[in-house]
Amino acid sequence: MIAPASASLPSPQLLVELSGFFRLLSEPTRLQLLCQLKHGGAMDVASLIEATGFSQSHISRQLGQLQRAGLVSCERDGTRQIYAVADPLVDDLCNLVQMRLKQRLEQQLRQLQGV
Amino acid sequence: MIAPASASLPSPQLLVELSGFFRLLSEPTRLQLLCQLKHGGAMDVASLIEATGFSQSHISRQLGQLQRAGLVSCERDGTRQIYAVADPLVDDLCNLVQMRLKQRLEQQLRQLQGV
DNA sequence: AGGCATAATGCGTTAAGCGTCATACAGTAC
DNA sequence: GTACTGTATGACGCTTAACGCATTATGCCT
Repeated sequence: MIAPASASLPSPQLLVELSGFFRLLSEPTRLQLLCQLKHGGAMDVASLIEATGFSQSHISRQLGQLQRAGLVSCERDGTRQIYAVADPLVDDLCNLVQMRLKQRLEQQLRQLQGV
Repeated sequence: MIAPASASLPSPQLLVELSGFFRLLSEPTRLQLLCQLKHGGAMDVASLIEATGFSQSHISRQLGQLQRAGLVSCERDGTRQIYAVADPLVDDLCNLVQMRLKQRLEQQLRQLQGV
């Protein structure tokens, strides 16, 4: 028999940490950086600036947040900093949510069609 | 013609939708409501107010956001609104992130202990 | 050393969202 | 109908974080 996962309620601290993690993914800029790094492999900051169109300071700050959370790693190459995705979890989460969004839209479409 | 090289990159619209979903989970209050509903099953607003300690208006607003996103459903019972979790995805996401947080802390612990 | 590139950090402005108070709305009982 | 309960919403202050500009730090040259 499978336990009904009678998970006790999460502690306030865990709630804060979970929400803090999700908050990292709640900005399109940061998500875009993560997707760009996953797509293009390791990239330096200048490439990410060009790919996103944001200012240098903004990109640097967002990368800093992602790095402190362990989602990206960076190493020097001369004067450049090369960033790369350090955790595949984000990609899994995005895929799950994307499937969910798609299913929800399909359901709404069926309702409009009166099925 | 649109370059096919960026085919695997998510569109700006998708980025906004993904980040919007994660934003829902970026507030401890909403996360707490979802966990409470998962733990206690269907609950009315008054019970959720008592469980969280927030004001009635605040809880009502957060429930409204969760409902519009399809994460919770509600039905009337007299004057009361009974809310319930409508999508198991949030629970899966939280479990994934929680495992990740745990692994990261264990790793940091090992580093402090000198491997 | 100085000069040049790349990236990080103070600082200010601005927008978005939380959270509460007061009010309006929906439903029931009388 | 009025009175009462339970919930949603408008208005508002406040905190936080995005975003850019200017500056500073860091590392390669010659």
